[in-house]
This record gives sequence, C-alpha cells and structure tokens, in this order.
Amino acid sequence: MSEPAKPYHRGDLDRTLKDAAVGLISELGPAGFSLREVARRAGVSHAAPAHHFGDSRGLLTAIAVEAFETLDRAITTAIADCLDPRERFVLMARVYVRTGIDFPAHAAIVFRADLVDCDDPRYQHAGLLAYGHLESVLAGIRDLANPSLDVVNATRLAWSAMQGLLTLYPNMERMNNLAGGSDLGEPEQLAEQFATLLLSGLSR
Amino acid sequence: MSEPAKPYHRGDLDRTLKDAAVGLISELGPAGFSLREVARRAGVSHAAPAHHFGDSRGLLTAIAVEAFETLDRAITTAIADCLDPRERFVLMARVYVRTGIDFPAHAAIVFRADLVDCDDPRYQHAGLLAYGHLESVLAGIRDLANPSLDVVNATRLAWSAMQGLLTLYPNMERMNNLAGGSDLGEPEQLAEQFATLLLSGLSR
DNA sequence: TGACCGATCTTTACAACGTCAAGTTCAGGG
DNA sequence: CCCTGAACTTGACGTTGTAAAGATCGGTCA
Repeated sequence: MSEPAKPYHRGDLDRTLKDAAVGLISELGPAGFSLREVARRAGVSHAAPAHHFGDSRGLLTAIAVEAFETLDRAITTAIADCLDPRERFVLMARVYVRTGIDFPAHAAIVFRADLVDCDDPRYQHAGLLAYGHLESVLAGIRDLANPSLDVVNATRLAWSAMQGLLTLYPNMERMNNLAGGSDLGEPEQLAEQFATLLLSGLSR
Repeated sequence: MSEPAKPYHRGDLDRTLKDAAVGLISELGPAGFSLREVARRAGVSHAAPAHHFGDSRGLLTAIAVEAFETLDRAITTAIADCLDPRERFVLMARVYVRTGIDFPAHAAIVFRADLVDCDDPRYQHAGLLAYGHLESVLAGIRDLANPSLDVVNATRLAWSAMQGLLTLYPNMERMNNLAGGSDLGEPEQLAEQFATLLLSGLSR
C-alpha cells in the first residue's frame, strides 16, 4: 500500500549539501537561497542540513571557507611556472577574477558578514592563505622595482581593485551596452589591464 | 467596546517606507530585511508597501536609485571648491567611501542584481550620474599629466578599487587585529592612500 | 448637500521558509 | 542479539512575500 520506506542518504551528505547550495546560489543569488530547497536538491528531508551545519549560517560559512581554499589553490597553480614578481602580479589578478567568475556562489557570499560567520577561525585562516599570496608578490615588486613601496597598503589596494571588478563587472557591461562603447572584453582581460595600470600608475 | 478605528497613514508613506527599509538594512544587513518589518516600523499594515512599490524588489530598486543620487550630490559638493584634477581624484575617493560608510544600507544593495532591478531606466540614469564625475576627473588627469592614459579603463579601475575597499574594509580590520599590525586607520584615510597609490603606480 | 470614484490602506488567506522537538532508522560494538 | 549514539525524518510553530477582496479616504460633479 504505502511507499517503501526511503533509505537514508548514504555517503558524503556534507559534500552533497554544499554542492547543492553552491548550485542554488549560482542560479538565483544569495537572496534565492533556501535551506529547504538545498535539502530538496540533495534528496533529503528539510531538517537534515541542521545536523551537519547547525543552521543556514553554518552551511554558508563552510562554503565561504571553501571559497578561500579554492582561490588559494587556483593562485598556487597559476604562478607555479613564473618567477618575475610583476608577471606574477598580473597572473594573480587574472586568476582572482577568473575564480570569481567560475564560482559565482563563492564570490557572492565570502564577504557577506550578514550570511557568514567571519569570526570563525577556519574562515580567517583560509582567508589569510589567499591574502598571503598577494602580499608576498607585492613584497617582491618592492624589492625588485620600488624600495619605497608601502607593501601592506599596496596589497589592500590590489585586493580591493580585483574584488571591486568582480562586483561591478555586470554594471560595467550594462553601461557599456547603453553607451554603445566598444566591447568591454572578458573580465580577465580587464583584470590584466587593471594590473598593468596599477603597476604603472595613473598620472605621470 | 472595540478599539477606535485606526486612521490611515497620512503624509508621505513612500518616504516613510524607504527610510524604514534603509534603517532596517543598516542594522541587520540585506539578509535581515523583510517587507513586513518595514511596514511594522512605518506603522502601517504589512501589505501597504505593495501599493507603493509593487514588491520588495521595487522598494529596493527605489532605494538603490537614491543611493546613486546621494553619492552624486556628495561628490558634487565635495569637489566644488577644487580645480586640480589630481586633488579632485583624491577627494572623490574619500567621499565615495565616506558615503558608503554613512549609508551602509545603500552600499549593501546598489550592486545586488538579485535584489534590485538593474535594468530599470531610473537606476541606470542615476548610476551614470555618479560614474560621470569619476570619468571626467580622469580625463582631466590625462590632459594634465598623462596623455597616453586610457581614461575609460582608468575610471573602471578607480571605481573598482573604491567599491572593493568598501566591501573588504571589515575583513581588513579583522585581519589587522588578528595579525596585530599597526592601526588600520579610518576608511577615508585608506581611500586617500589608495588614490595616491593609483596616481603614482606600484612599481617604478 | 450628497452620492460616487479612484487611490490608499487593511484584512484575510495561502504556500514557503527557518528552526526546534520528538520520533525513526541505521551501523557497529558489547 | 540487543543496545547505543549518530544520521536522518516527521511534525509543528511562528514568520515571511504576495495576491485578492474589503474598507476608507479626499476630491469632484450633480
């Protein structure tokens, strides 16, 4: 008569839930995210996620940590075959925005303090991983080409420029279509131009 | 017996609702926003907002438009007494982040395509207002100091850097406290240093 | 004056949401 | 074989966004 009892989810539900959440946010944005829909996509009951992540903030925090780790790995492999600090800088700019484009859900939530627990030590540790790459590259640029460079602030500037590009790119595209300007180019090309401009400066 | 019939809301409910929404988002972030709570704070029924803005997206879009207009006014007054393009550039950097800090709700939603209708013509028009200031300043810098400057991309870079600073500042503070570095300084000071670095370049 | 009208606001209703509490099913060790 | 803790489900409660229908307002025309 009744349906056969559905077996429990087997395997790495933790992983399955994170993937489902990332997929959902990629499609609908953070505002379209819901724990119940995540559970539905993972094929489990609506309360299952709570046993793995506590609440929705727990799940999103776990994803934010993976966002940093993904970026860290992407940077590491990207600069592996390159030694010149300035070339590395350009490479890192490219891979930062490429990663943001490839993982829109990651980019949409990593810096959202209202969704993610930014005081979680795993979050902070993973964040420092990615940040460290950028800082050491800028230290290299200082040693090579500009002894008076303020490495810390230069790092913050470069980071801000790339993050800003990620959030503003859609608007830049819209404005460009509206004004009928020449093609905007891929985000990566823009990132490369940004990096070059950063290196050489706006005036003089 | 029964309560006296509560009179209808009089006056500019449109304004009241926007203010309530801005207050709510300022306190709780976009994720803490709810139409019903907005109505509650405005002292009207939970369905009243629909008659002014359609749905929640309509309300947030209206606020995003005001965000651009506020920024436009802030920039206009800030650079009124200054003619040198490079000084203007630094001034605009300061006022951009100051406005973002003063109106956190505005900054939190303006570029959120999942919350706001970025194709609304009023949104696009208001956005161009603010963008125009930056571009003309950079054209001034080109004419004054660097004939080969790519004004359009330089504008995009400066804009990205300031927007990135706004979204990353809380994280920078956290990292700085963690690493025990020297004080980070106010966002405006950071914006000024960014602007100076942008003008002079990172290497050479 | 008085009746009517469109705009403004309220009330009611419904499905979906997050989270808590209690129940059920599972794998593994005694 | 049973027992136990972990994994998962079920059920319930209060809250949300939005649609539909009812109430009330200021103004207008007879």
